[in-house]
Amino acid sequence: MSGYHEREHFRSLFHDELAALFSQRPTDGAACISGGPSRSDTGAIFPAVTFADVPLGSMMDNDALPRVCGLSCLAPLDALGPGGRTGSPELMVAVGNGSGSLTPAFGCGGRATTVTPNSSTSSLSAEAAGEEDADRCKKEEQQEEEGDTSKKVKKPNKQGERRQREPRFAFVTESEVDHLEDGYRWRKYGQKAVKNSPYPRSYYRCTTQKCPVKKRVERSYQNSTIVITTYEGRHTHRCPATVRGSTLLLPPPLMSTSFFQDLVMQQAHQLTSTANQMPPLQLLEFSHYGLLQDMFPSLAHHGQP
DNA sequence: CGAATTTGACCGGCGC
DNA sequence: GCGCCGGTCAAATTCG
Repeated sequence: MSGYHEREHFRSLFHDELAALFSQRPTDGAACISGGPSRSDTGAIFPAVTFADVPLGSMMDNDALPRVCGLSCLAPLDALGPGGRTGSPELMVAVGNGSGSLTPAFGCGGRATTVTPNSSTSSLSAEAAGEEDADRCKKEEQQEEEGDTSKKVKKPNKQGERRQREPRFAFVTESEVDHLEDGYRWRKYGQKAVKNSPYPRSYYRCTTQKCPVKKRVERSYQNSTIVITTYEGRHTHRCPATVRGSTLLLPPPLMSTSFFQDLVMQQAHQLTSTANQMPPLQLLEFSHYGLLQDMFPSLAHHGQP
């Protein structure tokens, strides 16, 4: 398949899925970064990069992520469809795989996820904690703040404080596996039917104590092979898969996701602080695995099975 | 037997 | 005010 067609395929995915995502939250700023070439549990796509390898803290400008990752700006989200909105701190990165051998499950070991060697494309929508953050997650935040998990519902915030909402990132991934391994441990706490979709949405919470991170997993109603995983919040701990030892000694999949997520999360926070300087949206794309290898030389060492 | 998942109920926000 | 919907809770159930 040519690069052009890959790109068109990407755009199709974004158009349908991300537009739907964004349309659900018309007031949110959003950044979309594709989760990119990922591997099943059995494989490694992301390289062995530790947090120390990338100056996350120094990523202050809006193109930091692409720069760090070696990405290039492709197009504004507007080009992808109605989901794009102006005025929001949005960033879209598409990490595509031209080889057609990628699967979305980030390896974490332990779970015997069977993934067919289907072509996989991942994307990530990051909704930066923006100016319109209060509504959606208010109750969750209040609950977290109060450390109250026993009450059925949360109390309203009488003080009217507007807490900064955690950034949200929606990975759009072609996968036959719903729950993608990402190196963290999750507990499912709910499942809801999705309107206009035969596929339910699952709600997960990070099992680490006091870690506020949640994620939602749902399948596209249009393409059942597409899984949309939305992360919310930042982990207050390191990836469990990496704490046992040096990340450099771990298999790439274990750290790759946490690396990438934190990279993206970091970027989203930066988006928050630099929203005013941001273009409406950027679309960036990895088209080929080879690019990743260029970016992350260690990838070549870990290789693929 | 403890941990994880399932699932129906419940609540708050929002649009009409 | 009402109904719809998204998100969460928690008891029951299943799993390892």
